[in-house]
Amino acid sequence: MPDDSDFDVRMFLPYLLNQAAEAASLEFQNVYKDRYGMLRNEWRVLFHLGIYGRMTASDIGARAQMHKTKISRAVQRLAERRYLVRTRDDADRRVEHLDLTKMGQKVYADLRSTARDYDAALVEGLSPQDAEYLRTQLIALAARRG
Amino acid sequence: MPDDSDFDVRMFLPYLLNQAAEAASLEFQNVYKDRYGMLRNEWRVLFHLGIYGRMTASDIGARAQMHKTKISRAVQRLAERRYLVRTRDDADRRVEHLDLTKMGQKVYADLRSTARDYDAALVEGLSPQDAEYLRTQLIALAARRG
DNA sequence: AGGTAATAGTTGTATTTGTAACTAACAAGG
DNA sequence: CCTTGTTAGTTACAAATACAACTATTACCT
Repeated sequence: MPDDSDFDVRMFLPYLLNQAAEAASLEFQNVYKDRYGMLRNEWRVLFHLGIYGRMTASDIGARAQMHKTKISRAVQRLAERRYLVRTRDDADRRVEHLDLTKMGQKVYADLRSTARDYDAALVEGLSPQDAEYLRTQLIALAARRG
Repeated sequence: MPDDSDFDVRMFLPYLLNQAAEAASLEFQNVYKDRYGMLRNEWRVLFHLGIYGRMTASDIGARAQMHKTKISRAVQRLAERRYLVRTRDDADRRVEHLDLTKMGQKVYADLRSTARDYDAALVEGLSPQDAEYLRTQLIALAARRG
């Protein structure tokens, strides 16, 4: 039986990560929600398409570590709002290619710009090196056996 | 119009935080779920009572930044499972004091011990100083206007 | 005291999510 | 070709969440 009398659960990393993530997401969530009626998963799908251009749902799932049902529903809503279009692959008709529309690209550009400012505010108190280091740590944590 | 052509949304802090938080929570979530049928909010309430002893729902809300409806429902389920007992305050009958039962304390002790091991595995690659620094940054982010 | 506002906590309802089961299309081995 | 297995994506239903409205009790103010 290990001695854990000195372990303070308030310092438990998953807890701290959740608290920080929730707090950090809060304001920006309102941006894409209020401006474009989007949910978080939709914003994620949108920005992946913005970065990478044409992708399939599976591609996005692999990149963003999102479950396919989340993607399916996000794509559905983004298509309804005409932020993206779906194109069936001729060679393999199970596959659907997703492309942002002009409107979708505009939304992406706007949100990316806002995200940039918001991100700058978040790391305001940190040196560029410290901010960079923080991101690196988070990426490493996220990559743990995915 | 600011130049944001150099901003990579994949490095957006709220995104990285969410990815890391999700990955970090994943395994431990199964622990309290499989062993005790608990949800995350219940685990949070439980460990606050484990740390601080007797608290009210409002106290927990203030400490954990949880909305009162989450707490209300978590408390309800914890009470059903006999992990805590509720006692009405005589002086102010709106208030309810919450105390872990013996069983609740055992569950807390077990989960804290498991959390400690799991936490150690998460920061395995980091020096103690780096791990400490990471926690400090996360706390600072979580505290942004709360 | 009497009326208004604040606080503690709960409940109702509409959304959202998670899990599993499903359809459709392709692949591979006999 | 035909069976078996795999992959892409969707759908159904149960569970969880968010937000607002609610009850009950106390506080404040005149």
